[in-house]
Amino acid sequence: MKISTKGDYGVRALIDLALHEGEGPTQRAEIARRQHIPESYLDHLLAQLRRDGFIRSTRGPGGGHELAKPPDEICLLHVLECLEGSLAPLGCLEDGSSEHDAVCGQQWVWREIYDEMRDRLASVSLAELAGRERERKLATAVTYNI
Amino acid sequence: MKISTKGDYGVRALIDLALHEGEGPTQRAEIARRQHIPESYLDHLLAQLRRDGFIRSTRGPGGGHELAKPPDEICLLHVLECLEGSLAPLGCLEDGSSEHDAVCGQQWVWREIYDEMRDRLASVSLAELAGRERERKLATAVTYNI
DNA sequence: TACAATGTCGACTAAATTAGTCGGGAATCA
DNA sequence: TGATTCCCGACTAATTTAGTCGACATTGTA
Repeated sequence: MKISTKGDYGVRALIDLALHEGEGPTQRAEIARRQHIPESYLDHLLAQLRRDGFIRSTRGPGGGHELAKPPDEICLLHVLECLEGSLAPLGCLEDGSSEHDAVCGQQWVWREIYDEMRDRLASVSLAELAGRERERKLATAVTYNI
Repeated sequence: MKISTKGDYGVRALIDLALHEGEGPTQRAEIARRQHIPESYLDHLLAQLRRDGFIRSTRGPGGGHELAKPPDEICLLHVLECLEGSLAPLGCLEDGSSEHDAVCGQQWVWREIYDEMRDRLASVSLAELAGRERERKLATAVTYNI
């Protein structure tokens, strides 16, 4: 019932890009270092994010990765679904599932929960995530200064 | 991000017991047959449910399993947590987690979602699940009769 | 008492998923 | 041309899930 490291790492990578928007492409190694993600694993996640149009990458010296859209046009739901596949808590709730009418006594509750969850995740943008992250870092810094 | 077969099977087993309440102990083989669950696997789930006080079992001929409490005093949340462990979508949201303040930019959204989810699951009783199941079977039967 | 029906328990195995690593290639810039 | 960076697919390791199996304990009944 957990989201995997893909979702976790991938979202953190995007937040990292959002925090450094306008500074030109950010290199994979840089993201990996700042976010404590194995670089060769991050590679796969960035590839997936690019295929789905969240980022744009350039090769060669000075190359790297950038957001392909403004951060407020990217929502958490789409990012997670890109990285994790469907977030449905039961197989029978998945889009193309053949088990829609399967013997599954819990289906109706989970459908409610799943719908609410998706609504909420869709309402959170990368801009908001990055904003909170900025605040958090600020708060931490202030604490250190006391 | 799925609940596993343990949760699915276990809940179905309990619904089965609720539907046959008052008819004396139900045998493992009987539940397995009706719910299409491998019997030797169901064994483990019943053991877990018994340890956590949801069912009571008796051995010997005529033995079997019964609910240990009235179905309206058993809620879906507790049953699922018994079978699946924590339902937290992120490790850092788990009760005894040491990562509560980890670098995890999504934590705040997921905490909201997790809380709502738990509330909803806690509000659904085995009695309600069994009731819906009765209706569903009735509806199916009527459809056949048209 | 013996035996059959049942649950109890733990060790074992198999399959699937997750979490990576690695190496060779392609594009780009100086 | 060579260094830097992304791109991609094949491979491996670790973990979790989903079981199976066999020996044993308990209980009702003939």
